[in-house]
Amino acid sequence: MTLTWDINDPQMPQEPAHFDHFREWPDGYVRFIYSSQEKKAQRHLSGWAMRNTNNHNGHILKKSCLGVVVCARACALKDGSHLQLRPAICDKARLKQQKKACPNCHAALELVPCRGHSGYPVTNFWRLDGNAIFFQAKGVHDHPRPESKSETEGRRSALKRQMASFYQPQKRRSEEPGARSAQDIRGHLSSTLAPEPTELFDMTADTSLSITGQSCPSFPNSDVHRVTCDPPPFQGDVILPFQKYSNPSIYFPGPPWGYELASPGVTGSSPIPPCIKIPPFSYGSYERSMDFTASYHGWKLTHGKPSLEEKVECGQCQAVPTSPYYNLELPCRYLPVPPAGTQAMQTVITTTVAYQAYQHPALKHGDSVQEASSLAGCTYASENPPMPIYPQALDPQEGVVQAASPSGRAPVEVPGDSPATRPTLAFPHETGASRTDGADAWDVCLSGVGSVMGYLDRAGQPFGFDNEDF
DNA sequence: GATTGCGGGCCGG
DNA sequence: CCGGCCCGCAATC
Repeated sequence: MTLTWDINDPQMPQEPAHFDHFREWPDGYVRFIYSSQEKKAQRHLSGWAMRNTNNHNGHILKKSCLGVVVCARACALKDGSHLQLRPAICDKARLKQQKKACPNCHAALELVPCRGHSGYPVTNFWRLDGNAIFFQAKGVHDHPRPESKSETEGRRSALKRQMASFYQPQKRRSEEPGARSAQDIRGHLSSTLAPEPTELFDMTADTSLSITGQSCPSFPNSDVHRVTCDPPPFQGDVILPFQKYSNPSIYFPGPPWGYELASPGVTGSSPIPPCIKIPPFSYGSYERSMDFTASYHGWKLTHGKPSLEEKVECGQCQAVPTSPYYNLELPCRYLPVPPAGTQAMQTVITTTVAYQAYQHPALKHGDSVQEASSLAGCTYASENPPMPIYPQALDPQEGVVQAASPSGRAPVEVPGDSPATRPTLAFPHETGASRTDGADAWDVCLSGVGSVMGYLDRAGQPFGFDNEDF
C-alpha cells in the first residue's frame, strides 16, 4: 500500500485500514497514521525536541526541531559518548539552559540547530481527522538525537530527589552558627546572585553527573546496545534518513537523503551501503567564531557496528540510528587537513558543506515524496549549489537516478518540492542502479575514507540503536 | 518553572 | 501566498 495523502490535503483518507505504531524518533520524509486513541500521538510527542510553530492553520499542528545541546568542547563522557542534551522547548528556558556549562567538563554548551530541511529545521505536522492522527515529517535531522523527553524528565526528577537529600543535611548544618560549608555558600549564591562562577555548580547539579555523586545519567546515545526498531510503515512510503549497515558508517546529514521503501520488507532485505553524515560547515572553514556557525564545529563522525542480532531484530524496522553521528573532539579544528586519499570523501564533503553554507533558498528537497518518486543510487551535484547525496528508493524496477539537469528529472513528477527539481548529477556515473549497485556506488563514494574513519574510529562513539516503542 | 498549544504579527522569497 | 519565526497568552503539570 502506498501513501496517497499529504498533510495539507483538503480531505484526508477516511477510516484508514490500519494505524502505525507510534514512532518516537521519526526522521526523514515520513508519514504515519496513528490511532486517535494513541496517547503519545494525542500529545504530539517526539523524541526530538520539537517546538510549536505557528503555521496559521488551526487544523494542522506544526512543530519544528530545535536541534540538540552539546558540549562546545565535545568532551567524552565516561562511556565515551558525548553529551547530547535536550534543548528546552521554551525560548526563555532554552536561553537559560545555554548559559549553563557542560556538566561533564564545564565547558560551554552549544545549541546545535537543526537544519535538516532545506537548511531549516525539520518540521513535523500533526493533524487529527476522524479516528486518525496523521503525522508527516519533512527533513532529515542533521544532528544527534537529544535526550528523549522521558530521559530528561527522569533526570530532572532524579536531580530533585538528589538535591533534596543534599540540601537537607546542609540546611541543618547551616543553621548552626558559622557552620556554612563552601557548598552551602555556592548553593546560596547560585540561588540568589547567580553570578557566572556559580553556574557551574548550578549546571552540574542540574544534570546530576558524577560530581553530584550520582551515576551517569542516561544520555540518549550512551546505551549503545539499544535497538531502534520502528515497525515498518504500512504505507511503505517512507524515505529513511539512512539505513542500518553491515559496515561501520558515517553519513551525510545535511540535505535529506535516504532510502525510500518500496515496501516495508525492503528495509531489512539488503545491506545498505554506508553513508556519510557530517555536519554542515564542518570541513568548510576552520575559523572558530562564537556566532552560530560555531555550533557546526566540533562535530565528529562516529560510527559503530550493530550486532548481528540487532540487525536481525531490525530487519523490519525503520532503523533510525540514534546517533550515527558525530560529536567529537573538534574534528574540524583538529583535522585541519583531510588525510591523503580522501578525495572521494572530500568531494562529498565539500559539496555538502558548500550546499549547507550556501543554503540556496530556492533549493528544496523532496517533501511529499510520493510512491512515484522512486529514486535509485546516489546523486550529487557537480555545480553550485552542490547537490546532496540521495541514496533513495531503490526499487530495481523503478529505480532511476536523478538526471543531471532539470530537464532530466525523475520520470514521475513529485508533488511539492522534490530533489528531482534540483540539478543533479548521477553518481558515481550510472543510471538505473539497483540496490546492489547503489551499495557499490557507495563503496566508491566512500573509498579512501579509511584514514578519516580511522580517526573517527578512535574518536567516534559507537553506532547506537535505540529502542523504539512498539 | 517548564511545557504545550494557540494565534497575532512581521519578514523575506 | 507561503514558510519561518518571534512574541504573548493561557492552560496544565
